[in-house]
Parts: sequence; C-alpha cells; structure tokens
Amino acid sequence: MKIEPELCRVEDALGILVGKWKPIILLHLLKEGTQRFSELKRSLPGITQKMLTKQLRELEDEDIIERVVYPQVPPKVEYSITDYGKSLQPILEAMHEWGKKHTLHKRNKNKQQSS
Amino acid sequence: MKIEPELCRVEDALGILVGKWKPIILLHLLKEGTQRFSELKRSLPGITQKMLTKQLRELEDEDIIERVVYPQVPPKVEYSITDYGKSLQPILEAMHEWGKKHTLHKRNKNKQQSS
DNA sequence: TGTTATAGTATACAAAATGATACTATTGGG
DNA sequence: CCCAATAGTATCATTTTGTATACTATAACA
Repeated sequence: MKIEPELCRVEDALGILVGKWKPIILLHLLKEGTQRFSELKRSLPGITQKMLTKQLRELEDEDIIERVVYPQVPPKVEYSITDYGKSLQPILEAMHEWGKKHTLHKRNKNKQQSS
Repeated sequence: MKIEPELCRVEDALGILVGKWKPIILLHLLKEGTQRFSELKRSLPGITQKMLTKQLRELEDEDIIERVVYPQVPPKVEYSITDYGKSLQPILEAMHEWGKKHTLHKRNKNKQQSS
C-alpha cells in the first residue's frame, strides 16, 4: 500500500497558513473585516512593518486577501479577506479549537510531571 | 473590539503541523498505522535521517506519536500515532481538502493569465 | 574476517525566515 | 520652515530549518 501523491496537498494549505503571523492576520481580518495597515499593525504587538508587509503580500499573491490603495496623503491602504480566502475559515477554526485543547493537554502534562 | 488572546491558539496547532515533513509523516502513520523508522524513511523520498529523527522527536515530545524501542540488534524502533495525535486528523483532512481545491484554483488562475 | 542491516549521532554548511533599525514620499497644520 | 502621520523600502544581523556527509554499535551471515 502506497500513499497517493494527492495526499501531499496538505502542503498547499500549510504553505499559505504558515508563518509566524499569517494565521493571526487572517483571524483578525475574518473577525474584524476590512482593516487598514496601521490597524493591523497595532493589533499584532511585536510584528515589524517588514514582516507585516511581507505576509500581506504573500496572502495577496494567493488571492486570500485583497489590497485596496486610496490615493491619499498620508496613504491609506485597506486589507480584507476575499471570498476565496474565507474558505480557509474552517481550517483556521479547527486549528483554533485544537489549539485550545492542546493548551489544556500540555497543562495537565506539566502538572503530572511536577507532582 | 479586540481579539482575545485565545485566538492565538492556532499557533499551537501550527507549531505541531508545520515543518516540511511533519504533516506527511502524520498522514503516513494515520494511514498505515505503526511504522518502523526505516519504513518511514523509505516512504519519504528525500528526507535525511537527521530530519526524520528530529521531526519524530518533536512529535513525540508533543504526545502526538509514540516511540517503542525493541532491544534487538540490529535495532528496531516503531512509531505510531497516539490517541491524542489522532485528534489532529480533522485538521489534516480539512487541510487536505482545501489543498485540493487550491490546486484547481491556481490552475484556473494560470489559465486565465495565459489566455 | 569482512559485510550488511538498523537507528541513530556529530559536524559542517547552506538557505530561508524573521527581526532591528534607519530611511523615503507627501501634504496639511503650526 | 518644521513636524506629524501613513505605508511602506532598504540593509544588515540573527535564528531557525534543512542538507550533506561521515561516523557509531552490534549481531548475523557468508
């Protein structure tokens, strides 16, 4: 019995979700809707401009988010999830749920070890 | 409206799933059941021993897989998914499904561009 | 005696991801 | 004239990941 090549499709989802910031950016946009660059930055304590820009560009390249530039000074740029990007929501939520369980699991584990 | 800190729990799932090899190792173990080190290695063309060992250790540390050593020569070590690890299956499957859709999406996108 | 098999470890190196910091353009306001 | 505000770039340093290669122990086998 061999693993079919299609099984590796997980990599595609991972390739998009992975990165220290991407999932949290997506959760923000899903939850809050359209956000300006500066709003996102304020919401993600610790991220540098460079990182935020990079992650946003990558998500944009994959059609997960949309970028709208308003020709103003000072500049205004808004980001939002595309319909296509919304299809990631079940994964994000599944991961979120699992993550919460995992936090408990780790807590129990540590409790046992230290008793 | 602020994002609650718990929203960052996605990171926990990602931390475990991420890595060039982890998801594929997990899919193998889920699909084939218990596997020896050498079987896994043969199933993952291109992986080095060091990487395989490292990924397996990390998964073991998180209680996702179990490692059983048989006191033999030559050595025999078997890996299998724990019950806890099986709870990742829905995520893996959701990612797999999404990945398939994404492949089509990209195909359509490229078709449009080249027309 | 030399070779093979297994499940690794050790070391060095290369590449990719992330971080820190400084810099830019523009324009309205003081 | 100078400063603040926004959405970035540019450059360099550090950290994390991954690769390549050689090495180990031990018993069975030829």
